[in-house]
Amino acid sequence: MSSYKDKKVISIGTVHELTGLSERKIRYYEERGLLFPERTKRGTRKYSFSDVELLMKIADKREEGVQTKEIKEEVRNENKKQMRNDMLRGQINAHFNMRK
Amino acid sequence: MSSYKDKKVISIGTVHELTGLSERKIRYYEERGLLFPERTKRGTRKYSFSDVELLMKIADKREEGVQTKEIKEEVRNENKKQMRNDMLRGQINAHFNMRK
DNA sequence: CGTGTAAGGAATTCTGACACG
DNA sequence: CGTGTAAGGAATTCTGACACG
Repeated sequence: MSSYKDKKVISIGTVHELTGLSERKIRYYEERGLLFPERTKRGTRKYSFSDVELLMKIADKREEGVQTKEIKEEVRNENKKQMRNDMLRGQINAHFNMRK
Repeated sequence: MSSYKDKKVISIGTVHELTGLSERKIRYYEERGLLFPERTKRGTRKYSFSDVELLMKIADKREEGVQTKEIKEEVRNENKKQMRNDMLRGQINAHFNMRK
């Protein structure tokens, strides 16, 4: 269901190219808790395609003048919804003993 | 049909971590024409998840003792098959005027 | 609050070459 | 042929800070 899209493998320079956002902005949104890239052993940030998509949404919100704090809440709510769906799906699958 | 899987965004260090192959090997297989990463403006190589999968297949073949030249042919043949399928699908879709 | 920038260091990547075989 | 390694340079990324507002 996820795999490639959620695998954190993209470095910040490439994320910059993909989104058009400055590295400063990208790091700042992380600092504000809007997204959570992984770190390699040497400490460089790695992003997923999902992160890239999220950053583009964030950019849209920012253009509308929405503050990072509010965006953070929206993101959190979307994740909650998503998790509810995932759990529901999990229960359904368990109930019918469905596979893959 | 492709999108994320074929997007070239992964740098060689990360490919090394994902595949376990040395950077030397990864560059060498490119030199032999087994795969074709893209280059950023500054010249660093960027790989896709498809490239990563291909590299793991290559590693298997190499362990079996298959030479790069032969692997290159096998890869080429698989791509041909794939293209035939894609074209066939394209014609079918065109015939029925299907979308997406 | 959100973002730009200069600063210095550490880690990454690149190429061409020598080595062994 | 396939792969390791040392070499030097160029580009990347990181953090903490100052700036403006």
